[in-house]
Amino acid sequence: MTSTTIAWLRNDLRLTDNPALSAAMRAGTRVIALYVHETAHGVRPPGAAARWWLHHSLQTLERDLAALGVELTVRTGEPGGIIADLVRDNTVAAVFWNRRYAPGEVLVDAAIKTWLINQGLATQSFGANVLIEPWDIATGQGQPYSVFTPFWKSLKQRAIALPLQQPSARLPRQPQPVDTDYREPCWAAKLGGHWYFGEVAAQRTLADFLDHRVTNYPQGRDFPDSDASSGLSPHLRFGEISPRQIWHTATMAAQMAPEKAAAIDKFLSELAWRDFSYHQLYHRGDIATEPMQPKYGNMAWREADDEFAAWTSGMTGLPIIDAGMRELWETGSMHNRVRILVASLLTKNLLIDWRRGEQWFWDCLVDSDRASNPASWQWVAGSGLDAAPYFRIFNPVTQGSRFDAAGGYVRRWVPELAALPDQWLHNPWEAPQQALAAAGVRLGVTYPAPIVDLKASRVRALEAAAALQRNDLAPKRASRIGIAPAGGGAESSA
DNA sequence: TACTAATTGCC
DNA sequence: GCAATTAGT
Repeated sequence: MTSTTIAWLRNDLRLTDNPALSAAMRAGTRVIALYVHETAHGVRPPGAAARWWLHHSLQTLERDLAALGVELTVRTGEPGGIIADLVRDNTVAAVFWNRRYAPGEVLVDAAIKTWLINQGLATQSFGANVLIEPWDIATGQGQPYSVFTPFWKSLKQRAIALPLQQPSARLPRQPQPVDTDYREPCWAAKLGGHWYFGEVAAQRTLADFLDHRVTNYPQGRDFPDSDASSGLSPHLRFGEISPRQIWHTATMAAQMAPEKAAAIDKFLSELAWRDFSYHQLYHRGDIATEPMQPKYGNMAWREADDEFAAWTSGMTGLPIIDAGMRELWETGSMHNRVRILVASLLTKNLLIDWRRGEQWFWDCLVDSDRASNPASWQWVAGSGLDAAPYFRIFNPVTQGSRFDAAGGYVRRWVPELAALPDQWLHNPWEAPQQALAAAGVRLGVTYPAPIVDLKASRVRALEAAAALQRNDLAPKRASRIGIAPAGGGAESSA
C-alpha cells in the first residue's frame, strides 16, 4: 500500500528552500505537486502579464520536478474541492503547503486545513515566502509595525531562517504536458524577448547581480536608463527564488567582499520593503481595496476616464511618464523610479483613485505582487501608514532632467521625440517652434500636448489633501464608514 | 542685476 | 519633493 502526499504549491515555484515540498518528499512514497489556478472567493487572480509568466514558470517547474521524480498536477477551480477530489482518488495521507498572507487567502487555507484534519489527514503549513512571519515581529508595544525604518532595524537583529537544500530525487519520470488549457495571448511574443523563467534563471540573475552589479546599485537604481536594478522581482513574485535565499546569499557575498557590504545592505533594505508590505497585508486587511489611513476613503478622486486612458496608453504628453507606461506595456515591467513618477502623476496631478492605477499595474506587470503592488501604491498616494508625505508631488520635468538627463530612457520608449535636444526632451511644450520643427515634432499631431498643467494640478492636489484634513478634524458626525459626508471634500472639483 | 545656494512651508 | 523666499556672490 503506497501513500501519497500532496505538496500544494502557490507562490513558491521552486525546488530549493521549499519546506512544503521537502516535507512531502520525506513523508510520502508518492508525491503530487499540485498547482491550482484558483477561482476561490477572496483569492485575487493574477493579472494577464503575471498569468503569462506563471504559465512559463509552471512549464519550467514541471521539468525541474520531473528530474526529481515528482509529477506536477495543474488544475483550475476551487482548491478545497480539487484537493478533496485528489484525496478521494488517491490514497492521500498528508497535504503540505507554504503559507500566504492576504486575508482572503488565509481564510481559504484555514478552511481547507480544518477539512483535512476532520478527514483524519496530516497537514502542515510552513513559512517560506517572507523573511520573517508577520506575527513574529512586533513593536515594543506588541503592535504591528507601521513605520518601515524601525521594522528594518528590528529585522536586521533577527536570525533569518536558513534556506533548505533541494530534496533528493526519486525515480525520474517523463514530463507530461501541463496547463493544456492555456492559450498564449497575442502580446506574448513581444514580452517573451525580455525574460528568462524559472528557478535556475533566478539563481543566475542573483549571482550575476551580486558578482558584477550590486556595487552600483545604491547610486544607479534611480536612473532608468541603466541596468542597476537586480531584475529579481518577477522571480520573487512567483517564488522561483525565496527571500531567505537572497538574504543569505547576499549576506555571504558581503562577508566575502567587505567593499560591497554597504551596497548589499541597501539592496537588502529593499528586500525588507517586500517583507514590510507582507507585514501590512497580513495585519491591515486587504490593502488593495482599503486605504490604510481611513480618511483617504473620503478623498475627492476624479473620474476623468479620458485622462486615465491617456495615462494607461502612454499618451499624456509628459515624456518620462509616457516612456514608463509604454515600457510597462511592451515589457511587462517598469523601472522603479518611473513607477513612482507615474503613480504620483495619476494620484496627485490627475487626482485619480490609486486603486485604478494599482489594478492597471496588477494586470500589466509580470512581477505584480499581492503585497508590494498595493502597498507601494498606497505609499505614493499618501494613504499608507508610513507613506510619502502628501506634499511630495513629483514634477516629471524636473525628475526627467535629473534622472534621465541624457534622455536615453525617453528616446528608447518615446521615439517620436528622439530627435529633440536634451534641453527640450522632458518638456517639449516649452520648446521653441524651430526646435520642434527641426526634430520633426508637431505637438498634438506626432506627440500629444500635455493633458494636465503641472503647476495648477499640484495646487489642486494640495487643496484636496487640505480638504481631507479638515474633514478628518471635523466632528465625526458621519460614522457611516465609506460614505463621503455631504459638504465634505468629496464634491470639491477645484 | 543676475544668478546660485541654502532655507523653509506645505493637511 | 517642489517652489517660493531669502541670503550670498
